[in-house]
Amino acid sequence: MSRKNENRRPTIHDVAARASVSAATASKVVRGVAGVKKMNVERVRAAMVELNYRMDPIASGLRNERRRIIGAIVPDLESAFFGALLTELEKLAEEAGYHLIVSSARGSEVREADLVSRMNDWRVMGTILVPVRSERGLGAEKLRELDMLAVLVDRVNVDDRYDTVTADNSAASASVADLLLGQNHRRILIHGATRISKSIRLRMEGFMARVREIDDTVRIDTLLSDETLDIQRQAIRDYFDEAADEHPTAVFSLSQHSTLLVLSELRRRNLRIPKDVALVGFDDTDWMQTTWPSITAVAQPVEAMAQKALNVLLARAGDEVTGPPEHHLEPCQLFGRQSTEREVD
Amino acid sequence: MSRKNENRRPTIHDVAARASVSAATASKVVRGVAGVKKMNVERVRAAMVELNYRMDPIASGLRNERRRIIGAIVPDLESAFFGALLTELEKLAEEAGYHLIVSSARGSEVREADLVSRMNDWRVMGTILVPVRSERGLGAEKLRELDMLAVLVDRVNVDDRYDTVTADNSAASASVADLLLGQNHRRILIHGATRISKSIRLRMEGFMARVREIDDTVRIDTLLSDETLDIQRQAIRDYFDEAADEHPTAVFSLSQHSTLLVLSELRRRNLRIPKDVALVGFDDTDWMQTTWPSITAVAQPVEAMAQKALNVLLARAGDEVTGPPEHHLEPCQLFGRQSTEREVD
DNA sequence: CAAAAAAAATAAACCGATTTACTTTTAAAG
DNA sequence: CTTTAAAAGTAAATCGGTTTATTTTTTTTG
Repeated sequence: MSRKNENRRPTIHDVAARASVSAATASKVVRGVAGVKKMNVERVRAAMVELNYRMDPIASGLRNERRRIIGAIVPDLESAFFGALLTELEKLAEEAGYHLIVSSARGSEVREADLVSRMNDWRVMGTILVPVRSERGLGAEKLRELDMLAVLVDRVNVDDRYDTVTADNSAASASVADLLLGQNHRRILIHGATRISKSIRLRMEGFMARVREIDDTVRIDTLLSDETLDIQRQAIRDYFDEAADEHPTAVFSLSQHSTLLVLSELRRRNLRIPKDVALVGFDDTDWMQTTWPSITAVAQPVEAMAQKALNVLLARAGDEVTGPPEHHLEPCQLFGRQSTEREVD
Repeated sequence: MSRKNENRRPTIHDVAARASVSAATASKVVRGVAGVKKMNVERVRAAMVELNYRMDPIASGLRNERRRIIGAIVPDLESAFFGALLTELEKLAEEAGYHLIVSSARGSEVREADLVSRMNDWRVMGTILVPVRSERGLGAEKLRELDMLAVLVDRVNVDDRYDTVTADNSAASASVADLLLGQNHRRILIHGATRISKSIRLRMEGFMARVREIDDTVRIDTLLSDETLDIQRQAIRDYFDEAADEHPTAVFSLSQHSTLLVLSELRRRNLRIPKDVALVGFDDTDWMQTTWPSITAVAQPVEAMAQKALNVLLARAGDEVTGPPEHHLEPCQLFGRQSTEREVD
C-alpha cells in the first residue's frame, strides 16, 4: 500500500509532501529558521494546519548532542518553596523553548546522584540542582564527574566549578536584627529546628554579627537541634521553663518548621504575641499571614532565584558567559506583621 | 577514520561490537528479553560494564508507538497534597520502569488542555490528570478528543470514559459527624473557603446526611465563600459577631485554608479550643500536629490514591482490564487531636 | 544420521526529526 | 547577456535504539 497506516499521526515528511517541498525545507519552516522562500513558508504552514501537524519533541532532539530539555532536581516536592521554584522554572523554561523535567531526590543523596546520571542519559541541555545537602554532595559530585552543564540553587555556598544562586540569608537576618533591636529587645532567642545547613548557619551568623555591631550587650540565646519533633518540643519547653521569669522578649526562628514550634510553645504558655514575646520567622508561607496574630517573616525571593538560575544556565549554554563560575545572592524581603507590632498604649 | 569521535558515549552498537554479537542481540540483553544464549548474555553484560554503557531513554522509545513515559498533570505544585501525590507517583512509576513527566497547569484550564496535547506529543503511555476543575474540564475533554489513555484523580466525579480515583470525602465527613455528635455538640458550623468543587460538596453533604440520620434537631450553620482572603475573614468575623452569645460549639472546616481561617478567628476572639469550640479540619498537614492545640483533621490517602491511579493505568495499558471505566474511592483517615479532646475535669 | 522443528542470531528497515553535503535556482556583478 | 556569487532547495546520512524478516545454529525426531 502507499500509506503505511491509515491514520497514524502526520510526520514532517507528510507535511513536506503535501506542501510539495523536501522534509529539510519543511523542518526549517517548523523551526522558524530563515532561508525559505515566502511562498514555500506559506505552503508548509498551510500543510501543517491542514494535517494538524505536531512535532515529536523526542525525535526532534535525537540527532543533536544536547536536547531542548532542562533537568530540575529538588530535595523534595512537599515543600511549598521548591514547588514555587519549580513552577517558575517550568514557566521560564517553556518561554525559552525548553521542556523542564522535574525529579525529586526524596531527601536521598544517593538518589540525587542517580538522578543526575539520568538527566545525563536524557541528554539535557543543562541541570538545575537544588542539593539535598550542599555543593559538596553526591549530586554535584556526579555533575562534575559527567562534566555536565548545571547551576546549583539554594542550600549551597560558592563552588569552583558551577554557578550558584542563593537567597541572601545573611543580609536578611541582619535586617531582622535591625528590626528587633530597633524595638529595643535586649534578650533574644534564636531557634533552629532543622539540620544545620549552610543556609541556616548564614541566617544565624548574619543575625549575630549585626547585633554585635549595633549593641554587644544584648543577650542572645541559641537553641538548635535536628532531632525528632517530640525532642525538639521538649527542648523548647525546657528552655522556657528555665528562663521562667526572665524569658526572651523576642524570638527569631530560622525555618518554617522552627517558627511553628515556637508559636505552639508560646501559645501553650499563654504568652501573648507580640506583647510578651515578639516573633520573626525565616521563610514565609501563606498561613503566616492568615493566622492570628499574623507572623512577621522573611520571604525568600523564589521568582528571582528561578529567573537567575535559568538565565545563568541559558547564558552558559549559549556561550554568552564563559568566565569562572559566578555566585548570585538574591535579596530577601522582610514582611512586618502583627507578631512584631509595637503595642499602642 | 574508524571511530567517528574519540570519546562520544558508547551506543548499543559499541556494546554489540565489543561482545561480538549483533546490535539486536545486545538490545535483547539490555532489555532483559529472553532468547539469548547464556554465554552471549554474559559477554554483553561484560561489555556493558567495560564501556560503562547507559541506554538513551529517548532513542529507546522512538520506534514504539508508546514510550515508557507517564505524564502527570496537577493544578499546581505549591500544594503539599499534590507534592506528596507526585512523589509517590514518581516512585511507583520508576519501579514499574517508567519515567514520570510532571507538569503544572498553574490553575489554568486552557493550559491544562495544552499540557494534555503535549503529553500526547511525547507519546506517553498514559496520563494521570488531576483536573483544575473536574472531569468536565478542558483537560479531560482534550484527553477524550485525542483518545488518550488516562486516569482522572481527585477533584472528579465519575466519568463515562476514564477511570477515576478519589478520596472518599463523603464517608470521611460522616465519621467527623460521628465524632462531633458523640461529643454531644448541638450546634455546628460548617466552614468552606475555597471554590465549591465536587470534593467540597461531597464533604459537606456527607456530613449533613449523617447528622440528620443520627439526630435531626442539631443545628448546622454553613458559611461558604470563595472570595478574597479579606472578605472571607470578614465573613467569619460577622458570623461570630451575630452568633455572639450562642456561638457554635464545634466547627468543621472543609479545607486546609478554611481550617486556618477558623483557627485565626477563634484565637482573635480568645475562644479556647476545644473547651469553648471544638475544631475538625478536612485535609491534614504537618503544622496541624505541631501547633498548640494540635488540630483534629481528616487525612487524605495520598499514597493509596497514587498507587491506585498507577495500577489502574498500568492495568489498562496491559489490557488486563478492558471493561467500562471504574471509579475508586479511597478511604480517608481521621486523626483525633487536641482540638476535639474532651476536657478532663 | 538425515530431516524437521525450534531456538538463536543477525542484517536491514524503521521511528521522526535534523543536519550535511550537494545541486539548483535566483540575484548581483561585469 | 554572461559570469559569479548568494540564496534556496533537496537527497541522503544521521541520531541510538527496537523490530522485522531472514538466516544460521542447535535440538529434536523419525
